[in-house]
Amino acid sequence: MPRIPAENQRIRDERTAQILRAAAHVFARNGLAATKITDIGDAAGISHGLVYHYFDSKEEIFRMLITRALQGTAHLLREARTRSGTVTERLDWLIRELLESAGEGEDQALLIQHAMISETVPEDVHQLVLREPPKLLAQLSALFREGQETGEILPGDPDQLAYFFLSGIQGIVSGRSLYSAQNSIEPELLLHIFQTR
Amino acid sequence: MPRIPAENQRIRDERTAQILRAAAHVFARNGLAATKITDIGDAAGISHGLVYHYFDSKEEIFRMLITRALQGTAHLLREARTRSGTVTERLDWLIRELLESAGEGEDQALLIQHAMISETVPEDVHQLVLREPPKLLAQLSALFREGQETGEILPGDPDQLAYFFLSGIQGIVSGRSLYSAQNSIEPELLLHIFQTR
DNA sequence: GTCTATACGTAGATAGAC
DNA sequence: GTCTATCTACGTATAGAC
Repeated sequence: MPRIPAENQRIRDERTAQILRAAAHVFARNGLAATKITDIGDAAGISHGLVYHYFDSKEEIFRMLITRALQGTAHLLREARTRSGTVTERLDWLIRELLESAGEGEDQALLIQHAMISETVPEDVHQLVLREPPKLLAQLSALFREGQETGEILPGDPDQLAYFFLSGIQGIVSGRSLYSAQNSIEPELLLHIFQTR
Repeated sequence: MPRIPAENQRIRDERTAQILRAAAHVFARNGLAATKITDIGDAAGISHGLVYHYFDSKEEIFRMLITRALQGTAHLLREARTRSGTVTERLDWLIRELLESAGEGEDQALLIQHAMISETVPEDVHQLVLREPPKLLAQLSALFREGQETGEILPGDPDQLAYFFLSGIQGIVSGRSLYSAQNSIEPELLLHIFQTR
């Protein structure tokens, strides 16, 4: 019976994805420092030794997850900035995308939060959370400015509005895993807050 | 030469305060798990052994800081809820109090953030961050409701408005130590966002 | 590919000297 | 009151067996 490299590759890919999923969940709740490789292994249903077979270190896993989370958010904001429709329609779409990613969204929000407020992350991850969020804000700020020109969005420094908007959503989504999901916010209300009326 | 208990007590109090101040700064930037007792000692300019002379453990220091931070916030919200003036005036006052506590405020916001998103904190601390914030929100929610009755505050579920308001401020104040202070928000704009117009 | 046993480093906490 | 030396526990990472 010959080797089946394709099969091995499939196993590798599955395991990798499985470990990343488990790690996202654990990191989101415990942060980088408090998470033990064993915890990730346990969450993935494998031994801690096997985790090292797929990743070089705890930090590498964390780095990969943060990179993904930031890219995901960047994609949403770029899409909201460039898709068709009125600013109101696009903002409404964005709000729902950000709010309604149940489960996975909470982990991502918490991951980014951990990376942002902890200076104990690997240097390159720290650079990432320093450089990327301002770019995200720039996209959102541009959307807000556009809305102000059409009279859809309330006046005021769009940078500041965008910052407050994202901070609020970030806090709300993160908070949902800690407090009951009821402690969220209706998309309509959130949209209404930033609209002229 | 007789002992001077009063003098000893003064030294004790000073050291305790000094350690707490240093610890707040370090915990705010690294979180509980990533902070070593040595780091706290270094920041306070004393040996790690001396820290143990004043506190039983890392967790005890963290617990004390979180308790204080929550109490401080609770005090501000209660004050805003009960002081005299229109809702607009009181909300303006609250916003300035929350935003303008330069330096120390950043540490407190970050500390609370760490405690909220980390399940690796001591059990009693976790219970604290589970139980207290809802109380804080209730105060703020009541203020918003009052403002809606007088027509000063925009309509919509006051609980949700309060939650978004606090999340946004929390994120902004925390973010100031990571990004430049310019990435803040003008109190007037923040107030304006929640006003009827 | 997967697990278990082990080596190594480091952080929490204590004890004893000054 | 303060520091340094020390004990101990535990987590990272590796090596080797299956």
